[in-house]
Parts: sequence; structure tokens; C-alpha cells
Amino acid sequence: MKNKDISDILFAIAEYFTVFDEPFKARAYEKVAETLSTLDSDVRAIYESAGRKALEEIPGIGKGIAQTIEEYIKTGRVRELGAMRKKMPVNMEELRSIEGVGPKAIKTLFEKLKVKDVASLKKAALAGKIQKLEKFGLKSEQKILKGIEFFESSRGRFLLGEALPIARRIADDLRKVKGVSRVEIAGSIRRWRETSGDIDILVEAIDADAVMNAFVSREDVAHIIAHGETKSSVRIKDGIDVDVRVLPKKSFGAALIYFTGSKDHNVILRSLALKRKLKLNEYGLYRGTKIIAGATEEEVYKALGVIMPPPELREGRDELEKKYSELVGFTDLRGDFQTQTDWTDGTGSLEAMVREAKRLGHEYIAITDHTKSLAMTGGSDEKKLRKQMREIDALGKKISGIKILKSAEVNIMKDGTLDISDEVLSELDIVGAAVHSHFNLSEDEQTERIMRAMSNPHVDILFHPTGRVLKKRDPYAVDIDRIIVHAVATGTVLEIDAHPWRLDLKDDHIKRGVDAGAMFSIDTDAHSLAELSYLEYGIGQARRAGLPKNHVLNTLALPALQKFLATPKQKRHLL
DNA sequence: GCCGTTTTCGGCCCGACTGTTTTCAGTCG
Repeated sequence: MKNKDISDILFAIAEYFTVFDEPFKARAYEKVAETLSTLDSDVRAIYESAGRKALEEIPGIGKGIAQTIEEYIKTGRVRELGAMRKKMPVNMEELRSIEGVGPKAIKTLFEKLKVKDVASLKKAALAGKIQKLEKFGLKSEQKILKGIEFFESSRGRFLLGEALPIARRIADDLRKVKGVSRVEIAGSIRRWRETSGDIDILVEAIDADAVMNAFVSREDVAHIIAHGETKSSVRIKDGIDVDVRVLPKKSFGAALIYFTGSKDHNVILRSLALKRKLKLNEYGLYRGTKIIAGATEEEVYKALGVIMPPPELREGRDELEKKYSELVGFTDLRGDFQTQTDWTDGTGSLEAMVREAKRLGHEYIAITDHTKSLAMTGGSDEKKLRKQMREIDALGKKISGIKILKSAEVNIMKDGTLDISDEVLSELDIVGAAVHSHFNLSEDEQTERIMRAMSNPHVDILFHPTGRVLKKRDPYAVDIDRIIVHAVATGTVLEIDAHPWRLDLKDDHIKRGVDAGAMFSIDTDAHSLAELSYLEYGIGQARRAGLPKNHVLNTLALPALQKFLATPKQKRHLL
């Protein structure tokens, strides 16, 4: 039992309290759930060594929640949650993922129409039953149907941010199996595609049997789809299918190519082989029956007469013709320009976030709490921002080896103005601006609104430029090409928000920005300590777009960054 | 359900937007 298990249970209880109209109890449970999900020490260990009283030392936990946690640790279940589920047996997680369906709607839909999951919700909506309910109408019914469409289209594909951690977990376990010399995650995950249909893992081992047995007998396996001598497939409890193949050393490179490239990329490679009177499959490159390459990827590409493209680019486009030499690398970033603390909607304190960034090896971190018009986050007004600046100054004296950049995620208003005065913006080291409201403007209005904000001489970076939330919300209507042109014209940096739910800009947009000569930053948008590690997701997308290192602001060392920021926006250019 | 030298009871980040209404509930962030 891990912290996450306990945290999930508390979240589930919180959801029910929300539906049952107990917002404050819900909040109490939710807060503890959040705390536990990012807590370093093991809750179960705390309880087992020091009892319930020790649990109450954790902020937010009192008698009631301590008892709940105790019950869960001791019995593996919580009776109160069981009673709630009995009272309202609905698939809460599924229904909550439909945009526009909140706790009140879930309650009404269950009580009036017996809706308990997305399938029954869809049935009710298609039958026109929802629009007849009180407080609902035609528009809300249509909105629900649109939400369902979105839910269904993204179903079956998993976000990179979901699939990659699972893949790593399984790969790490396979590395521990006796006789295993190499394990690699292949497939679309290795290409850092934003979603994956399944997980492919390749294993080099002397004893294939041992690998297969270890794999299919994992605890997280829901059911075994296939169990063979060198290949097995299972569906794990998270709902995703995982394929594992065992290969001999002499074929490992060829297999990596075969299982990494998109279908199109592989077709191109095989036709290249044919031209040279060779044959390529997952076991190697052959002349007749003689294997001429296969142990490494490099030797196979070389034998085919092409330069090996990085995995991210193997989509079957121009990756074998064009040279991508100066791609931004996974260790090239020296800092992070978008992070939120508990001054607004983050969970980590200013100091803790800075220390974690330092631990990750960052040279600098920008603290970008929300601003006042985002009231729900407790967004800063000018006074609060100045107070935070003073605190950053004090903290800077305390912590050495990392520069804390004073910043903010300034809210762009409907008319493209900002909600913080220019005077205060000029006191910040770096300014990010972002849209958080009025998603429904026409494309022209939205584009011009954002362009107006970019024209502000203090706005250094446009954060998450299209506003999408994967599987949940489409991007707002915006002409990204005009935004890119305006970014180049004004010297505004475009963000690649690396948060796995956003990945915004996305690969295709980044590519267009590269062609136009735009500058980028890659930021985590971290709202907790753990999320500060999300940079790799953004780097993956950048690499898919062929983004060269010299287009990325946070590859700069601190002195060069400071010089860049001291230059008037209009005169800034590629690094 | 949690918390507190402004409170051991009465608060709990709250404003904008949408769609339903005709003064407001629900949702989002």
C-alpha cells in the first residue's frame, strides 16, 4: 500500500462529499489527498511506527481523516466510502472526466435518469431526456454529447504522461530478471508521441522463458492476452496493453528500429533495403540468408546508407533526407520558466520548489504564480506580487547555487490587456502571459487578443499558447501561424508547456515556429515538487518538431539569459 | 473535517462565464 493508494481513496471520498453537497468536508479530504500524493515519507510506515497520533501531525489531518486512513491501512477498505458507493453506484471518475458534467449534474442525472457511467449518459442524451430535466436545456445536452465524443475519441489511447511511467515501471522490473542484459521501451512512447495505444518493451536475455514468466505473472496484470516463448501480451489493470518481446543480442538493434519507427518510417527503410538488394526485418538486415547488420541501430542505418535519425523523428516524413544535428537534448535545459507555488494554486512552498529545482540541477527557476483576475487561485495583485518579490530576495540570500527569477503567469484579459500594471511588470525578471478565460471568442478575436498581449514590451513569454487540455478540452480557436509571425516580430518567446496534460505548443505547431525562426521556452508548469521533473515531456515534443537547441531560451547559462532579458524585446533574436 | 493568540465555534481562496433563468445554480479554474 503506497501513499498513492491512500490518496486515491481520499480523493474518491472527497468526490462523493462534493456530490452530496458537503463542500467543506470534500475540501478537507481533497487537501489531504493532495498532500499525501506528493509526500516523501511513507504514510503507512508513519502509522505503523508511531500510530494514529503521528498521522495527525501531517497538516490537514485531524481525528476523522486519521481514523479513515487507519481503517484503510488495517482493513484495506473504508466503510464510509462503501456506503457512499452503495447509495450512489456511479463511475465517478468516468463521469467527472466529461467536460461540463459536475457534481450536481451527476446527482441529478443519477436520481432522475439512472445515469451511472458514460454509456448510460450517452443513451440518455441521445434520447433527448437530458434537455427535459430542470436546470438543463438543449444546449447543455449538446455540450454533454460533445464531451462524450471527446471522451470516446481519446479512449483506448493513453497520454504519454500516463503510459511512460507505466512502461518505465515494467521495464525496471524486467531488468531485475535473471539473465536479462538489456531492456528498452520502444513504440510510440520512444518517439514521445503525445498518446500511445499500447506499450512495447524489448528485452535482450539469455533465458526468454524466465522473462516471459516474470512478465505475465506480474501483480498488475488484469489478464493475459498471449504467452509465448519470445513474445507475450497482457492487459494491465490500468487498462493499457503491454507487449514484451525477447530478442538475441545480434538482432536487438534491428528490433529496436522495427518496433520504434512508425509504419511509414519502416516502409521507407524496407524499400531502401530492397533497392540495395537487401532484406530488412526485426531480426536484422540480410543479404540473402546472411545477416549483415542487426546488433545496433546505427549499423543498420549505416548499411542502408542513411544517417540514423533520433527516435522522435521516425515518423516517415523527411527524417532520412533532412539533417537534424543541433536538436535540443534531454540534458540541455538549465532552468524552468513556469512554476506555481502555494502562494496560489501550487502545493509546494516557494522555498521547497526552489530547493527541488536546485536538486534537479537547474541554474535558475522562475516563480510564476497566477495573478489577481484568476481569483480562484488566490492570484496575486500588485501588492502581493511585490511582497513575493521581497521574499524571493530574502530566499535568494539563503539558498546559493540557483537564481530565483521573479515572475508571474499574468492573466490576459478579454481585450488583450493584462491584469497587472506595467510598472509592477517592469520590476519582474521575466514575465509570462496566458489566457485562462473567454475560450469561446472567434478565431480573429482570440488571435488579436493574444497578439495584443504579446505586444506588451514586458511580456517575455506566451504561456501554453493554445490552451488545450488533452482528453478534456480542445484548444481555443486561434490562428497559430499569425501568433508565430507576431512572436518573431515582437521578440516574444513561445512556450512549450511540458505538463503531460497540456503539451502546448504541440509538435506540429513547434515545427511551424522553427521554420519561421521563432524562439521557445520549455517549461514544466509545475504545481508541485514532483511536477518539476516534467521537462522531459516538453523536450520530447520539441525533438519531434526538430527544434534546434539555439531556439530554446532555457538552454542558456544564467549570464547569457540575463543578457538576453536585459535586451529590449524587439532586438532579441535567436541565441 | 480541520483549524485557531484576532476564534474551541464559525469560518473554510472566489470571480467569471454559461445556460438556465428573470435572479441564480452549476462549472471551471
